[in-house]
Amino acid sequence: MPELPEVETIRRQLAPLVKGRRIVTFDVLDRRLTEPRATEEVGKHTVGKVITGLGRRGKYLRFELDDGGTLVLHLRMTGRLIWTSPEKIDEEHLRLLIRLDDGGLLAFHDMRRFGTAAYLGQSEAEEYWRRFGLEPLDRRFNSTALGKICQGRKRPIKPTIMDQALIAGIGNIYADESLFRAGINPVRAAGDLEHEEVTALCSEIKDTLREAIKLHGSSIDTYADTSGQRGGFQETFRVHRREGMPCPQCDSTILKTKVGGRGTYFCPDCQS
DNA sequence: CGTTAGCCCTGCTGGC
DNA sequence: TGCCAGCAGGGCTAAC
Repeated sequence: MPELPEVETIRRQLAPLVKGRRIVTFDVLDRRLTEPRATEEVGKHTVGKVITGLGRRGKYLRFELDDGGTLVLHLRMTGRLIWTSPEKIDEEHLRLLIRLDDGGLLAFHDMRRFGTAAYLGQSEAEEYWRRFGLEPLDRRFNSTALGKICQGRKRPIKPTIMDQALIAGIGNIYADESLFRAGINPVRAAGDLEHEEVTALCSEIKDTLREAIKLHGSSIDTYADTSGQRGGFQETFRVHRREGMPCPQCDSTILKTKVGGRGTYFCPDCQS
């Protein structure tokens, strides 16, 4: 499932291919993609525009357009963005096809149909992005900032670091892996963490995300990069999706539980 | 205000 | 072997 490292992988691959190109067609094959807006409305604002840059905020991909607007895509659970060609288009679960002025084709596939596409006008953008928290790889996300986020919070640390309004981009995989590396039990109240634990967690979040980006993200189910290749980080999972297997540090059995409504994997001995 | 439960959706898994 | 309930989960909304 695309989280920050997967979306960043896609952004890096796609940026040189789309930058400076004009959008020629914007064909939505599944009207649900643009809800609650009409597909025609999103198409009207994107067709004819030049893509001046490709950015990322949290798990959102932003196509910056030459009118100051932004095309925003979110892959949610099973979305895939594939760089393709007319003779190679895969029709399965195809939701959106963007054609560029140099013949480039970008296909949005999404089995579970949770993915979204939206257009933001220049004036709407600022307010739209205001609801998101710190970028975990930004220098401003440090132990002091994480300490402030945790302070006084009774809710478990795992849903706290997954709350996009506090920190943008961490999902279930990287929350589990970062908490294991920091030796913190995911159900601990955020406000109860010791200063050293906050420091450790901050640095493990950054390391985990950076390593995952290097390996082009994690492919568990359907995730693939823009050329359809799987990521490699799932091979290095220490706890996530490893229920019943031995902890790489202490050999104890990895357990699975539910925290904040999400499947959560942890080592009962290494994470206290 | 902070927190949680339910909804959306479809392919796969596990139990009988 | 075949069937089907249940599970997976990001982000939004409603409810407490």
